[in-house]
Amino acid sequence: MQRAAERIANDELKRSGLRATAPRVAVLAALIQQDGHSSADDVLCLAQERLPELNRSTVYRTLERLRDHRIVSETDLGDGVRRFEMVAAVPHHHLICTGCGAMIELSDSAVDALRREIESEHGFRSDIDHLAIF
Amino acid sequence: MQRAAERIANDELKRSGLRATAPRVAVLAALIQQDGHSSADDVLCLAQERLPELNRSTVYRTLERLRDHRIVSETDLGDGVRRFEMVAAVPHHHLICTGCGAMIELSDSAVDALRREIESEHGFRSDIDHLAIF
DNA sequence: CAGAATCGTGCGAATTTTCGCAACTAGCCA
DNA sequence: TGGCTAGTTGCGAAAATTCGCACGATTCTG
Repeated sequence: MQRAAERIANDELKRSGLRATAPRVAVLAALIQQDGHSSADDVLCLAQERLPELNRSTVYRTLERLRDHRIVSETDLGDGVRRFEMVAAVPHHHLICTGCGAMIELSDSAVDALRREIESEHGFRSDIDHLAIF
Repeated sequence: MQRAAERIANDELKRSGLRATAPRVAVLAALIQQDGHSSADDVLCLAQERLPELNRSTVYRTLERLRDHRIVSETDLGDGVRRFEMVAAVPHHHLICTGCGAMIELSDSAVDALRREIESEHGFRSDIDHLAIF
């Protein structure tokens, strides 16, 4: 199980031209295993099972790096803690009701129109991977 | 100067059905005076000139409240500090280059199409007041 | 108006996130 | 090999944000 996640993590890192160091593999493998909306602390705890000396700062730095390389997406779901997850093959977004907290999933097609408009209008390729709309 | 800001803040609060307490007026007046992309700390400092015993927690709580009432918008410009500002009469958004940090302003019209699609598709009125796109 | 319920605040502590630095590593080139 | 350089990490401290609590103020109800 973890082995598979580690192998995938390893490949993913190399594919993006990042060094596949032990901490990075551990962080990304944890993210793969938890599969969806993990907090930095979730990631730290799971990754530390494999790599006990792993430091909290390193998790944050790695997540930031992975985000910059669009391997993971970062979303603030409004509960005071940022969430991270693998960028899905099929990107999706969330509509979150500020009244009751209900979450509806929004397909990417609506957002894609905006993405394309920004690109044609400003020549700006945008990272709208995982939007939370309230 | 500050007096005018305070009066506007007062009116704005009442218009939204919020109690116009001294801390809230101070926070909102500070936001009005600073006019654009203030950090919580900026707001605290300026507001404390008028109300020295004002507490940091109260600033955060007030900003959150004002955000929920769409009086101010909250944006993460990617520098590790959240920014707040009055919701503009003409809403705008930002395109931020992850390479060089340059910021382009994006008019709301592009985003409005998305907003309308979400409303007609899901009957969901969305708060896309001040987007930061990387 | 009295009493009850709700709201807002300051305070301090806890949690989350960022930062600076020194040590260690990997890759590169002579 | 040996040393230069850039990249990465652990560590601890700092900064940013949230939370729980107790007190005082405001609103509500009768």
